[in-house]
Amino acid sequence: MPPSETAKVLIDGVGELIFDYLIPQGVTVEAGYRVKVPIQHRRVLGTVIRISTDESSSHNLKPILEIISDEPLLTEKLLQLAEWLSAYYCAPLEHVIRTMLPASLRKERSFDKSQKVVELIKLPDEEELLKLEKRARRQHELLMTVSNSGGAVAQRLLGTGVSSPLKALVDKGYVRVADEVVKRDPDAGDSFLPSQALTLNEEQEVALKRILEAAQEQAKPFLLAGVTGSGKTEVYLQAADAVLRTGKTVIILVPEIALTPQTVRRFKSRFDQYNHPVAVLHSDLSAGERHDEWKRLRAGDAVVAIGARSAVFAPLENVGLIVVDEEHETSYKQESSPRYQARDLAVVRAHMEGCPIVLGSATPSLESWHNVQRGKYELIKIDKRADDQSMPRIRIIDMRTEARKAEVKPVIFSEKLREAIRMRLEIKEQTILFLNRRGFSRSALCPSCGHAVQCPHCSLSLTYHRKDDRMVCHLCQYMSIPPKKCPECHDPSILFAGYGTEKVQEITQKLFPKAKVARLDADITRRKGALKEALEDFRKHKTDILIGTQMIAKGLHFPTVTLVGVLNADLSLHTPDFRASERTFQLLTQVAGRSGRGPLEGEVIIQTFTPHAPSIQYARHHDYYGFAEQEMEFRKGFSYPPSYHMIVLLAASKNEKLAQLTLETIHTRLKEKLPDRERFPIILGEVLPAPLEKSHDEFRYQLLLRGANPRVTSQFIKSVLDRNPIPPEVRLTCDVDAYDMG
DNA sequence: TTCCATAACGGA
DNA sequence: CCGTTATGGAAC
Repeated sequence: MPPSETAKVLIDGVGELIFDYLIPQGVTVEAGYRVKVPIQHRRVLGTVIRISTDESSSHNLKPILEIISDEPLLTEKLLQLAEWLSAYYCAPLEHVIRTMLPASLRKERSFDKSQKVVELIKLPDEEELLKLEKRARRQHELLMTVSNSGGAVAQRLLGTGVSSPLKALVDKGYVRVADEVVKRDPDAGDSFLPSQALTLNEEQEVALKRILEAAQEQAKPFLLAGVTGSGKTEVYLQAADAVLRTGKTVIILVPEIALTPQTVRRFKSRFDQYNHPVAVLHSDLSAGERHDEWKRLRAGDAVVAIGARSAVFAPLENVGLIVVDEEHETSYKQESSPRYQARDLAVVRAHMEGCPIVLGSATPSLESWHNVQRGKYELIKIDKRADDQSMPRIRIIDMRTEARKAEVKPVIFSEKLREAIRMRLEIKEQTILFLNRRGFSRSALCPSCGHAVQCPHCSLSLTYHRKDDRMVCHLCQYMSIPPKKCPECHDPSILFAGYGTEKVQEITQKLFPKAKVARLDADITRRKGALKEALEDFRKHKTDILIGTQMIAKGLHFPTVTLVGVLNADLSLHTPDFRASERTFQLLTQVAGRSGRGPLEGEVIIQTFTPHAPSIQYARHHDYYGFAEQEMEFRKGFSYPPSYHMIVLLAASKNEKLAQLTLETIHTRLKEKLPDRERFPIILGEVLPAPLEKSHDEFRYQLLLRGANPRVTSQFIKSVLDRNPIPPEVRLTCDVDAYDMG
């Protein structure tokens, strides 16, 4: 009996089904191939995760039916990464693999885009040709076109009404029609401005040198902490270029790529210039585009992968550098299973690939900062702006005094801010106004009974949207007609409190009737391409004042913006979350960094009701290190991350009691099985209603765990969850290194 | 996930 | 007694 190999196959679909199959004689399969296998009486698809030659178990096995992919879709290293992710983030391996592979590749049939191509087989002799010219002019014409264009032409280029003459030619054996695979180009029609390599200043030069040295040794991950406008991107570009020249490949992660077309364009044009083909991976691609970009990377036809979160799984081999831009961005955390942190995963992948990794930010996450302090990461600082521009001047306006002297409330513009905008309009410079809340009025609040109109499906106040004259739930999109009187006490004087970007736009336009005012938020960008247009208009100075939420805070580079106004800095500060201060500091610093990026000096005006909050004061002085130091003290004092890792267990169900009971059962089991306190400190919290108690008609309870060692903590939770089945009416999620508390 | 064995139930 | 339905473990 010849030694037979077996394959461990992970079956598609929910549940963790992994079975062994016999590899039929003469068939080559490796880990990473997609296969069709029998299971009971069905045939299902799956992924080979391991090959073994263990003969003892190879008798009663069923054989693999068919190999679906023509190559391993996942490399050894990516499979290794998948297993790591699955263990660390308590996520089923099947979810992980599903996330790593584009949906199109998991299907059985090919997803390649093809076109019909007419190919010349042979030209008829002179006599026959003459005959055709007289008796069948269309056939002759077609034949000549094909012949003149080198023997092959895409059928769609031949015009309409070609089918019958073409068929005649095919029947006579002069031409044949074949399918040819064509690659879709997600940026077709986009012209790229060529982007020349810039001269680096001294600090940038040092950073670049250090990163390139690391390519030679097994170095620690780098944290590149460079102030806004310090030219971090130029350092990435030059480092990447140097690595690509050695024949290696590069992965570049950017946050929410759709929001930063600028960054992508800049990277792409630079690499195009040096003939390093780039593939782009992000959520806005169509299934077909994603498929093609992925294949180009897999085949080595593209050597640079740029993308959001999921680009950390780019199927590149021989990776020589990974860059994580704006590493503090929370969009690197996936908020559905598998709930991975792409930045952290990138560090793991770099380690597996044995290549350097650069995490860059003007406001590094405390997690990364913590890793610098305990010697796990190496810090590279850039403290000056690239062209030696000065940092923008930041002024804090105390809105309490503004509110006291105002007659109409709420006060949206302080006098100082209004005056600053007026002046910018006069000298034709641009202004960005930032407010972290969309919509018109925040909520409908009754002045007599205090009732706020809530979403019937979620525990959240509805927001009034003027454009559609509707109350909207920002969570589940529920809409209702605005109340004419209070639904509780029927007082007709119900008023709309608070304000959002939509109202700010209206007020701004009233205040400055001649100014061109535009707004950019999630409501605007719902239309595809709207973001690009709005940014383009602003760049061309068709817009004087741009009002926006989060999305205008980050990474945008507009040299003629000299004023940034933050309308209400307190919005992010007063959320019930231990990261509120960090988020506020980051937001203010990033927004402020949009000002004065050209030769003109920038100014920033921050309006707040809590002017002495540390995050506001440190942001004002551009002092990241001071902020990090005091914030770390606070986090340590409460055993919050980053000194401890936080894991959130959440039970959600339409049945409130059941959600609570399920989680309480888990809580009891966890308590019983808690590992050795000395060696593996784990702080087990209590079962409490989640901050968002109800969402989409489901009641939510949560349980927080904090552990010094995340892998031990995950392992511990997994072992308890595996032994305690969850009722089907309850959804239980486990979020390791959670950002969102519920 | 789907399949199948077995148990539990209920109508006559 | 037998057919229908619920439950749970196994599938390679």
